[in-house]
Amino acid sequence: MITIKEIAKIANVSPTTVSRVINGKGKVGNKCRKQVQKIIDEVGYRPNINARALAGQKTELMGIVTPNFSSPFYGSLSTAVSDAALSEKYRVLMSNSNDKNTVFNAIDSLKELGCENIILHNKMLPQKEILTLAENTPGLVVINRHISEISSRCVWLDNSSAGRTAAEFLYNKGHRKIAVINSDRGISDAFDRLFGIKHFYASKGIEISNDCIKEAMPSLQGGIDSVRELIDSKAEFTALIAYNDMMAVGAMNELQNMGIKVPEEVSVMGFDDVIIASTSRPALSTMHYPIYDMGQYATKLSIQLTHDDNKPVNQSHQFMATLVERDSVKDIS
Amino acid sequence: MITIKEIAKIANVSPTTVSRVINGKGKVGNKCRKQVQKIIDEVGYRPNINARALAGQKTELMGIVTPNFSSPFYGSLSTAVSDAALSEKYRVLMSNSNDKNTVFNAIDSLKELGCENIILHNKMLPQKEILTLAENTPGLVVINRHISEISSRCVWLDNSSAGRTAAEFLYNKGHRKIAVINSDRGISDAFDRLFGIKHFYASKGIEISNDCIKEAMPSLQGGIDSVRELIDSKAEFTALIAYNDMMAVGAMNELQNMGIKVPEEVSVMGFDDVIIASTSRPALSTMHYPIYDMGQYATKLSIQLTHDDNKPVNQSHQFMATLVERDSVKDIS
DNA sequence: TTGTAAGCGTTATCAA
DNA sequence: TTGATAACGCTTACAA
Repeated sequence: MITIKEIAKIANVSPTTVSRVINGKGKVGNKCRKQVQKIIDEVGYRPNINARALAGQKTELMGIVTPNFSSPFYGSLSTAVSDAALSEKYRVLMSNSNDKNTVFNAIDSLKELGCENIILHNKMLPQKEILTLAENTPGLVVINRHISEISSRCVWLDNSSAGRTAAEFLYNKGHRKIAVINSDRGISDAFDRLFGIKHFYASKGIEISNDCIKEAMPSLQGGIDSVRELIDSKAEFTALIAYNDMMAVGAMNELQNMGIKVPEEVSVMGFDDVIIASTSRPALSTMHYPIYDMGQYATKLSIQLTHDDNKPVNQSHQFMATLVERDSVKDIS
Repeated sequence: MITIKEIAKIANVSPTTVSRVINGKGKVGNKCRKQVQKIIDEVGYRPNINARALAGQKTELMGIVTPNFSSPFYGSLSTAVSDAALSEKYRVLMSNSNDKNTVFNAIDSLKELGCENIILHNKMLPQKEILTLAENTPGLVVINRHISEISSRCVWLDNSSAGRTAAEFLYNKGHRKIAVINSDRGISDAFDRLFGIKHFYASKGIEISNDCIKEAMPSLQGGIDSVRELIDSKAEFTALIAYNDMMAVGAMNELQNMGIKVPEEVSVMGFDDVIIASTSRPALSTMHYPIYDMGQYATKLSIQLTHDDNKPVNQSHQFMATLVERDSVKDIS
């Protein structure tokens, strides 16, 4: 392993000078700087990260903490973080964990390694805990959750406006009676989207009856169960909005199994726009969740947060979902 | 931050002794050991990883290098590695990259951090390069690729037997004329599976004509394209085996778009058993690729490789794909 | 069985 | 503008 000392010896300067050249800190003569840089490039020297971290310097490590990586949604997020981090010469540490203890473990783990940049996706931790975390982790960015006290370090989706957009789309296609199948996890996303939907329909003088609103697990099975409940309770609707694509596809398949044609008899909309939305039959019209963009943005924000310590970020970081029209919604107007 | 020195002071021993207790190395009096351990537990001391790495010790870092994380397949792999690593108290570093340069960068990156355990998924790198890598990276385990020189450090799937199993399944369902749509990436997986399929049918006296074998991108579009070609060329078949689930679903959807019923008129089989196999319509019968198990296995193998240096692994690590029957294959016998 | 001291590669402080 | 020197927290000869 080639060290800073060896570079110093070759360049006939002290290790300190080499360090200064590497970090662009302190005064170094122009000629001297070029000399040293040339040698560094020639021999392909790379500073030892562990020594750096030990000496109390930046580690250029980006940590990502999410529930798990196997779902396409988190997969996109991880890829986004990884891509953005790598392009900024950061390395990526990952840690998947959901419940309270593992989240703290995960984050401690990262910090132990000297990782100060962390992208956190977590819906379970109480706000208070996240605030504490944020306080002693300047590079922490929270994704997909808005906490007003640290608004400038949250990257989130405008769920209520997304709900509105979806509702408006269905309304414009002539749908006056719609059903909503939502996540039962009691998270704000579900609440906000429903709010957006209800609010839009209310503005058109239409109230969505409670019979037409079901909650279930945000999974394929949840979609199936909700549809059964909806049909059993003889709820009337020409279109259905699901909390995510998995539920939507479960719902679509179950409807079709019952002999109800999609979209001819019932239109279905999803949310997220993950891979299954384009492989389902019919292909699912859905709200595109720009999670990849958001992941990249969050990563850059985190780096900024730890770099320009003088330049406080006073901006909020809200993204919008966009409509992706495929084949699961029929125009009945 | 609490250090080894402080523990030593509290326990009234030297830092060396504490170090010995932590690492279970060297001789330490039983009483003394318990004493020190108790204090460690009480104050929740965790050794500084960077200092450890710098002092030339294990880092307990597991690196994973795959093409990308957004596909459900690699997502499963990453999750598997992460789960296994975390349960062995390893941290996980990820690096996605595919082309030659980025793979080397990724691996160098990991090594710079002191990460000696690496799970590599790569089909592009020439064998020779991988051998070089393996030589100077004792903890490298190659997944989904078999290189005979380092057989004991490869965890791979028996593709030809998987092909055979799929073929046998179709044969037993009465299918005598089958089509195969394969990956055009020129990788051994594709070749081996086709071999397994052909070989089985040959053993029944049936030759699969070249008209019935198409190659395309291993994607949804690839599946669509292949089916079009197959139909255009008036190939005759009652069942179709695809290289992966994406191709299979693309094929299924395109067949149905053409008015050909699945599975009534044409049966379709996939490969991998990723999420879309259970959301497609009809649900896809497929070969389950035990990538999660393989990922966990590879991770443990890597740890073993760097731990018990005296105990060489002389075993090979081949996994089998298993049949998952859903609704896309009809019994026509 | 335990402790002392040197060293891992880097950065920071202070002096030149 | 440069260079010694001391830290950072840990492991590991070597000594006791």
